[in-house]
Amino acid sequence: MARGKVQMKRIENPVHRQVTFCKRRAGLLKKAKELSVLCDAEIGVFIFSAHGKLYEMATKGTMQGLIERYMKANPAAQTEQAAMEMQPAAVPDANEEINMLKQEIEILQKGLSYMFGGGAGTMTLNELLLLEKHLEIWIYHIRSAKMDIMFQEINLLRNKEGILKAANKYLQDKVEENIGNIADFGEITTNTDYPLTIP
Amino acid sequence: MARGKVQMKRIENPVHRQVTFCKRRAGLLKKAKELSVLCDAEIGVFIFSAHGKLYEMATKGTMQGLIERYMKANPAAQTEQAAMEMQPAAVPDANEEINMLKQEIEILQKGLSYMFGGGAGTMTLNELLLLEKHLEIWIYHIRSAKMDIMFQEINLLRNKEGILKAANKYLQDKVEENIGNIADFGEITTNTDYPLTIP
DNA sequence: ATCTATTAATAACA
DNA sequence: TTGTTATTAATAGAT
Repeated sequence: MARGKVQMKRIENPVHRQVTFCKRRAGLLKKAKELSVLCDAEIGVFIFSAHGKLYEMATKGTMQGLIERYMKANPAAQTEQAAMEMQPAAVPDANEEINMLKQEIEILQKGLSYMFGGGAGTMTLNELLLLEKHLEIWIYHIRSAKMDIMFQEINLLRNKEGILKAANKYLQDKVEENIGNIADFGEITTNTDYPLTIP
Repeated sequence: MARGKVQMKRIENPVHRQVTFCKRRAGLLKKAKELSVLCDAEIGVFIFSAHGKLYEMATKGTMQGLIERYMKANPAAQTEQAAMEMQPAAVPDANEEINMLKQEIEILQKGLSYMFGGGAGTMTLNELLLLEKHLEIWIYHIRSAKMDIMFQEINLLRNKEGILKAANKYLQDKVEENIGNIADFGEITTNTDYPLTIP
């Protein structure tokens, strides 16, 4: 679309090819973002350059999330990774936290990449504010997970406490019973099931 | 790009949105195929419409193959590397912050890896505490960078203020001088370097 | 779907 | 890479 029509075949001149790759890649990702915004769609794109370098974009959540969604939409497709993530059904609650954390990390990494690759090499004040906000959300999730775990431990301890108290009471009753018997002049040693070493 | 510019936000009219989705989706997939052919790249795209319908395209093999390739490539490491190759000398002051942030990200990623690969799949309380601490350090750095920028802006404004004040004073002096000269019966117009339009 | 007036993308060049 | 410019390609709005 410029200075002459282009044939739809591999560009042989490596310089031209590289320039075109760079520009059209940017164009493609821009188009993807636009479509996502305009039409409220969730879009994932990955591009492997001829040399194997990966460029990616996920318009809403993470690429991982998108792939998982894709897997669900296509029952035929099951990769190793997907299978591995199916395993830990034991901790369904923590997995969500984990995914959120992964998502945050992606956002933060994007922020950092922008910092390096973007405009003049610095983050603007607004970008820093955004990053700060993400960090706050993240730390909130961390604290939330922490509180969950602590709460679980507390409940566990409470349960143990209850059991021990019950056991205690039982034992105390036993002891008092025995004392009563002892006070009753000690014949009760014959009532116990245990051999006594004291003569 | 036609009959009027379009705002980059969700199209509210559902009919327009659907039509645009259809057209732009086709456009995006076409662009993806073109990039793939012209530059010998391997590209995957998936698009989930707002209603959850999946549209996909994989330029070379299958989408599953692409996803597996994506899984194998470490996207985090790639972006980091790309970032490192960018302009490192542009912002000497910010570089230290940036390195610390990168270090933090590494630590966090290790934490997440551990989360997945380790024991039962959950983080222990101690690990969460560690993560929280790192986040706090990180957010501290972010805030620090933010403050730096704000401080720079403040200084810039102060400088501008100083310059303007000086200019003001100069102009005011000029005005007063002229008033004085006028009070001196006006012959002094010959003393000024500037041509006067008033006879 | 199809048809244009316009805007957006970009090939070639620097 | 990045920017500029002449052209082509994509597409918004209407039909």
